[in-house]
Amino acid sequence: MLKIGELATMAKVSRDTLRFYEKHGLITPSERNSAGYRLYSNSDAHRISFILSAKEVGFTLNEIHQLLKLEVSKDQQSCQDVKEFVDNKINIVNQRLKEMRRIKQSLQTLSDACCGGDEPATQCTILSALSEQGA
Amino acid sequence: MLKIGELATMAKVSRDTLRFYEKHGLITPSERNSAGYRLYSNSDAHRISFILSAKEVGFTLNEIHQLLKLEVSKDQQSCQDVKEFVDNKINIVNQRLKEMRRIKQSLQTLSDACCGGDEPATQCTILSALSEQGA
DNA sequence: GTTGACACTAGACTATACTCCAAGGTTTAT
DNA sequence: ATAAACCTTGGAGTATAGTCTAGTGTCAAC
Repeated sequence: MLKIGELATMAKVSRDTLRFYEKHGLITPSERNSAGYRLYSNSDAHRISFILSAKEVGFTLNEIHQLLKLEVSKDQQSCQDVKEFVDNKINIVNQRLKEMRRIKQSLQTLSDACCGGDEPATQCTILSALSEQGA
Repeated sequence: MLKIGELATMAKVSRDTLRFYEKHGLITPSERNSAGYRLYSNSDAHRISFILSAKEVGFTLNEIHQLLKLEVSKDQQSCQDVKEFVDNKINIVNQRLKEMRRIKQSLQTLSDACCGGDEPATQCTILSALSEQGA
């Protein structure tokens, strides 16, 4: 079991952030010791890692909360609901992947075209790099 | 030339957002008419589209501002600076792409595994779907 | 020539996601 | 046994990115 400072160090977030996430229902430490200290399990640590990944790709804490709450029972209805919600998120992620490749390509063009060679720099701004690829 | 409402409609943002971006130095309309109305050119529209894409992939307005300001002169020093800055952004984008694929895969697993078949749902939460792939 | 849709500015307000502080209790190392 | 380092709560403060309101001006159509 990890104390809050230990988990914070591992996950590279602040203690305050962990308490903030708890207040907003994203994670609850598996235990408290007799002094009231939070104690986090391994699976709590995985949960935090998921939260941070999901945040990194652009989900809000609210959306992440919903993702974490998802639980498919064998009941068909819940299944439909979950599938709909998740498929919608997949579409959003796909859209972001597309944008991301576009931006990456234009950053790459900018990085490649402007430096290191004897040629004068012809692609001089991010916007011109972007339009080179037919954005 | 487009008036603010026209550009706003095209770009699917509010007029207020366009004025907000202007206040923060991200975009300035090419012209104003005699009444002081903002008039946006085609290239202004591209600029907005870039801003929105960059935002979508997780850059802050501040970072976008820096990207837009980049301009490589033939001066070697500026070249080095730009390359460093841009390469750093590329690394961030690559990192995000990785996270994004991971999250997408787990969403996909969740969507596929839980619904539609006769099999009982075995992957019932996003976290179990994620750990299935060795996250 | 007036009405309705649109534009202008300045400034107040909101949501999200932290981040910091005060006042106190606990644990650990010397 | 005491100081440093860590933990607790509650609440205030901050940064980012808008969003809304008030009061006023402009323009196109009837």
